Amino acid sequence: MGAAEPIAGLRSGPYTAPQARIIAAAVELFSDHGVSGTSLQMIADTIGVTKAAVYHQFKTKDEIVLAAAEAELARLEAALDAAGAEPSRTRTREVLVTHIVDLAVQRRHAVSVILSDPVIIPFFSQHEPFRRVLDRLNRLLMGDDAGSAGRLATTMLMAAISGAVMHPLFADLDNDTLRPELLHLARRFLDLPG
Amino acid sequence: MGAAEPIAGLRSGPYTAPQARIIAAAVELFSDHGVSGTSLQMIADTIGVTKAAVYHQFKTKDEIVLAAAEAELARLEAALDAAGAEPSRTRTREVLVTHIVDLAVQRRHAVSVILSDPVIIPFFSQHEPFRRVLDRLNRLLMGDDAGSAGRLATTMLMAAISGAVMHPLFADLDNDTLRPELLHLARRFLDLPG
DNA sequence: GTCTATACGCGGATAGAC
DNA sequence: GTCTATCCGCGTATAGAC
Repeated sequence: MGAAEPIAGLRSGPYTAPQARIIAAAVELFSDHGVSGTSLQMIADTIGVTKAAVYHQFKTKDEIVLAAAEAELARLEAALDAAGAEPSRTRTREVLVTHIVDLAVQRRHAVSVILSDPVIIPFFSQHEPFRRVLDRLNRLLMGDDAGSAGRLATTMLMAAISGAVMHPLFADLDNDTLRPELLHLARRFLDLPG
Repeated sequence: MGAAEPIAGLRSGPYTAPQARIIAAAVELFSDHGVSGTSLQMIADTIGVTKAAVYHQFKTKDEIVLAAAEAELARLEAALDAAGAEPSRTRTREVLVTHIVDLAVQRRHAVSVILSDPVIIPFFSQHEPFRRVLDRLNRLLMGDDAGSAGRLATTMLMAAISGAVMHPLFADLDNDTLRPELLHLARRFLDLPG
């Protein structure tokens, strides 16, 4: 089964030590200032090197953004793995939506790294590994036979969850209040009881 | 009643002719290249003037973005007006969700102007007129007594709808196919029949 | 009032020396 | 691998022509 295997091209590694330092600094800065609000200079200053040194590790800023986004995407893959191991389809959907909500709440700020930037979205929709993750997510949620209607529902659910956790109007809502309400509404969208 | 009155500060006008030309060009360019992907130079070139001439009409790029976003937001207000005139609360919700879906599908690309840019979202959450539109939307959808749970549901619904119409994976889905499916899922989220 | 000319500082990006 | 130096385009800003 390919279910438990990492998707080709979606490497969380292998990165060299300098690359890993850059990614770590980037994720932190992207979360605080947004992608476009973070300059290579800021990343360079954070790890104490020059802008050109950063450039030697990653040819473009987009590559850094992509690496940071892939790190977040890998968490979603882990949720797919866990849900796929459940015995029934109902259980799969229940576990999956719960994990996704948990993940979204837990990584609240970082969700914007992968979803809120205009650079990433068009890029990822051309990105084979990303599409395969979405396909797998869609199959687990909606079943193998769901067509464009199923994909639309999956897209809406993901947009709804990430839109909610990212929204500034709920920035001061603490995780323990947000999570159950979010889960309840997500389950209702999926026609799950509760 | 303030329901039918335009919200103070949310002017679609009055703009001078040069300003209106800039806004029109900006909306077009933002839709095609995104906000941060659109430079003042591109706007200037489109209407055949210099960058400084654009800068003379609007002191910052953010002001242009705001004006473009307000033009889109005014369309949402019109939907609120229409829905608010319905006799029953059920009818209000039905008409409102239908108009919002229609608007989102019809203005597919432009939705990103108001919702997808990292610059706009934090800015608008501080923007009084915008908050009042959101409050009014929330009351019409969820009722006067709905607290943070109602606001969360409203946020999720709007994020789901706009996320769906903006998603590149559905860019090739034509409007007449997208609209009914979107409406169906949105209604289900609101516990409306059908 | 509307525009042009010009400039500053910062952004991403590149070339070549150590 | 990291540096210095440099490039061009960006948003921003001002002075002044018509």
